[in-house]
Amino acid sequence: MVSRNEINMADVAQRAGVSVATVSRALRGLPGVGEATRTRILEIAEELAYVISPEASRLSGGPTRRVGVVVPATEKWFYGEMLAAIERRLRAADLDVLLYQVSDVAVRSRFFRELPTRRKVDAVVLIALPLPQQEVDRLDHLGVEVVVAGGRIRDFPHVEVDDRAIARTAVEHLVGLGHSRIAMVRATIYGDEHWAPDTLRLEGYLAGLTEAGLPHREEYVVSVPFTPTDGAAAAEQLRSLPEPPTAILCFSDEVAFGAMQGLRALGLRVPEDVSVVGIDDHPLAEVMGLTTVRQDVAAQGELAAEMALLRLDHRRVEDVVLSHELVVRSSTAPPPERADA
Amino acid sequence: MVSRNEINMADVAQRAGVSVATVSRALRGLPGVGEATRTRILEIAEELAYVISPEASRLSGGPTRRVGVVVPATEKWFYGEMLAAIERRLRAADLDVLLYQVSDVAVRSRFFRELPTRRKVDAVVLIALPLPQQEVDRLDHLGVEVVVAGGRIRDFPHVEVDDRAIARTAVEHLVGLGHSRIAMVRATIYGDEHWAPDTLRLEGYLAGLTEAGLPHREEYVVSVPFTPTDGAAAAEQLRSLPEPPTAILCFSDEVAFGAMQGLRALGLRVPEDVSVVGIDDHPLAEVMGLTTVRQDVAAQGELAAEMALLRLDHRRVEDVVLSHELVVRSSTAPPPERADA
DNA sequence: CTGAAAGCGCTTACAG
DNA sequence: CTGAAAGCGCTTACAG
Repeated sequence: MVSRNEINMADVAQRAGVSVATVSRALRGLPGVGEATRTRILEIAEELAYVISPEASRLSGGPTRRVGVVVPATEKWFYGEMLAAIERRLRAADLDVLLYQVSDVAVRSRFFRELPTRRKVDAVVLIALPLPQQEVDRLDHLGVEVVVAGGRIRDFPHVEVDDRAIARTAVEHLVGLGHSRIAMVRATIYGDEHWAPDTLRLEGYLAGLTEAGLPHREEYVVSVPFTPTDGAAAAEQLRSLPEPPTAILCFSDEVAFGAMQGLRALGLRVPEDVSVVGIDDHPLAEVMGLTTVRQDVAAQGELAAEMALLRLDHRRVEDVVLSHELVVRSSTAPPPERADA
Repeated sequence: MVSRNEINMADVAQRAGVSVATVSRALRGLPGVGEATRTRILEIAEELAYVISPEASRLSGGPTRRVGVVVPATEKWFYGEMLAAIERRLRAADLDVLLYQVSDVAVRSRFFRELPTRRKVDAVVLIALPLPQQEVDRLDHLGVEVVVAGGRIRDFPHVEVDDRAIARTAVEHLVGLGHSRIAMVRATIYGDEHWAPDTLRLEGYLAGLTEAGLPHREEYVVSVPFTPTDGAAAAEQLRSLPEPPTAILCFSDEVAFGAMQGLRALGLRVPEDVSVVGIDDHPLAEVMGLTTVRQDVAAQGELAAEMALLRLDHRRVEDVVLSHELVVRSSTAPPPERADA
């Protein structure tokens, strides 16, 4: 028994000269309270700066009014942007966000083993991350709604973009400029794992080449962690090939920024010597002049949050595939004459 | 009364043939439980995948085991990085993070008016944001520990860097290279508010000029929202002056990236024609070749979280000022001959 | 070392 | 429209 000297519903009830049951109903806007009574109770609660104890409320039957958001790493622009949108939407619905960061494989496996969100949230929004089947299946023990943002995980309701089409769009742009030697920098996370968006973008890249009648060259596909520094290293590696590519499609803009600078460090000009294309439309893409395929990250987060809200309301939801858009800037141009073999 | 068909402590007690009191003690590692009894209880709880109801636990006297983290915007690198570190440290102590994003003035004033963390958390970590005195004082009604990361707010325990010294270091570097026309791009947030780090950096910049015997030129200080695009605009504005600066100190690396690209778009070379210095050491700074003053953002977050943990343990804490470091790369060089008057 | 019982602060049938 | 009372699932003195 701990004295918390917080103001309780009983205090409000006493001041209002009614029972706690009536205060409870009045404060939550439930029917069955006289208008005058309700007004008086609301005034007193306001005056006393009373807030309902979430614990007691929950214990006696209410929802937690909390949603767990699982994100790989908030310091990455993509995830930070998505988290921002999710938080905003949930906050607007007066739900609290419980943040779970799953930044490496050890934390991930611990998360799915222990499921720390249990008994704490009404729903979980998962920002897409690579998940072994065994960990995916643990989600069934969560006992709450699960929705996925920025990809798909099993059959949970999800919001995504068409990653295959995105990569294909980028390749088509490069082919249209006359490129035939097009490389791709893939990205890994958690050491060397590829997640769905990466695999799908690879497929789109290969499909784009096939469509243009171009060969697949194994040496034109490299995988690196998705940081600018690794993007630069990947570009240097690609340019050291006997027959180097004249265009590079990067998994994301952040990788592409690194690639552009890596090429310049090599004394190459972008786009005159090598073209670079990213994916995202990162806030820096415009000033960097990066040609990219834009996706609306915030909208994905907002819609996923919206889906979670609908599910909490026992409503049906439909999966969403958001559109994308090629944004041509100054990092792409026709290949140099002599490189056209 | 809602049936949640969750497993309760009573179920565990029944299976173990003991009272709930004993289960409660055993699970929390409290003394006064026989070793054999404890082991059996732990096994049964494990087998049943039982987790203590946080609500019930809290209601009967325990802490919430939640910490509120208030952040201006998770999509900004600085805040995302700091949030990541805070979450990691709190998670390691088995505390949950309740995320509050205060992305504009309306949300901010609502946050401080309603204090939505009340009765929900044991402590609050505030990532420094500009706060009117009236809103600062509202924090006293929170009833829990408050610590501040990345700046200071009134007399709350805090972790910060020496923003004055950081800016002065940058100016000294430029002066050392021979620059005498040094501009500064300040940053605003929430429309046109300046927060403490910005004001302190301005002071450091002015102190650096004074120290070098250089005049303060009003037209050399411009304020923009802290985005790359606005950084580019600021650089263009500065270069349009009758006597343009030969070096630009930017509030942050993100602003500096924009400035560099803005200058290049004007046909100017960095650093041959204009030097640019940032602050942070953003992940892109290396590939961009940006000279900057590095601060350890993650360490600030981690230490602030640590401080909150200590305060929850009723321990004393000391404010921390972390060190910074000039990182010279290729965006700074002596001023061009002809510009030296 | 262990248990019975009160109490935490609400919500919700059930009565009136 | 309103209230008395049970119950949510724990923790913690208090006894033994």
